[in-house]
Amino acid sequence: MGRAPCCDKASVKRGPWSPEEDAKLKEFIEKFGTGGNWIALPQKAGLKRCGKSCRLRWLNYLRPNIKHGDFSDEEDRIICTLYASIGSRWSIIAAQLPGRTDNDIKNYWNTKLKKKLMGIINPSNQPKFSNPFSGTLQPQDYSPFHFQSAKLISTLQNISDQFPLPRSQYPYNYQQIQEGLVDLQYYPGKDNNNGMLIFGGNEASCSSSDGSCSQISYGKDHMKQQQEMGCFKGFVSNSAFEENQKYILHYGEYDHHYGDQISAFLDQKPNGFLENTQLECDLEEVKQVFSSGNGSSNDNNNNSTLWCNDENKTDEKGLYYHWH
DNA sequence: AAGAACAGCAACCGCAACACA
DNA sequence: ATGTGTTGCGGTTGCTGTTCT
Repeated sequence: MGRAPCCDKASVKRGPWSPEEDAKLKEFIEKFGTGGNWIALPQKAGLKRCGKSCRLRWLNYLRPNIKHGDFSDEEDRIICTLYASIGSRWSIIAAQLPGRTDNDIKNYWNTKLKKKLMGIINPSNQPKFSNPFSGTLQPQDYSPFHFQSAKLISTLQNISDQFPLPRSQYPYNYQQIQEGLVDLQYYPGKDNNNGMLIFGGNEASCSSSDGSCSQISYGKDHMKQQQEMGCFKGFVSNSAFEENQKYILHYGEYDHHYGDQISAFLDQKPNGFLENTQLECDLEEVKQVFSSGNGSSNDNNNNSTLWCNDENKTDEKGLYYHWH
């Protein structure tokens, strides 16, 4: 035997609301409020509707200041950024967009925005190259986006090849990416050119411009960051992977707070680093930074320290940075 | 012109969280 | 501490209008 229904389905009306029903509900709530009891409301208001249905209708359409119609670029950006961070928590996303409802945003995402963003990553929406993942992965295998840029994918391979992080630090490798075991996400930037690629679980991110990738960083996933102190060791930039010359290593105290991380990104601050200290490094030094166990150690508090052999490139403590 | 396929969106469903007795 | 009713949420469905073949 299943759960008892919230109302007698045989005696309540279902389906689209008529203008008369809308007027009745609106008038009643404006006069008396909801009374804190949606279940009892329809009977009081003289509506043959389920309380849940009334609540939904009010929240999504009838309450004041509901905004309908096209979403602005700014709204798109906020939705994408939050989606990349927290996933389909539509009510939380809606709370950041005055006048928009979770249902509206959910529908918009599922029907338009997701496709729109795939178009940004590959404007023609057509593969321009032989996708090395095809055959093993379909577009839906990547969540929420599928990357079709050859340049970007080769960069991912470079990341994997050049930064073979141990599993404890970074549990994904190129093979796993190929096999679709890694969740990829994308933060669009303000101008739709810059953005960050996020690997699910532990995180590597990179900014991309027309599909290229010039920054990566590693850390724990955002959800975990809400509950514990997460970490970014740092990231390298400057199209280093292509030029194979000097790398700019960014490091500093990372703002682990979830909310601040979003705002930091929205403000285009450098990936949430409270300070953005930059060092020029060669490849070996970068590898050293990103390869745990080589030039790093753990203290009793499970904090790790990255060491640098070149004293000209260290802080006064002789290290790059602590992380948790 | 007609049927099929697709897209958009309002509404429903079921579950989990919450409130309160 | 427990049980019960209610609310809130996210996934899904299904209707309607539009586009495609």
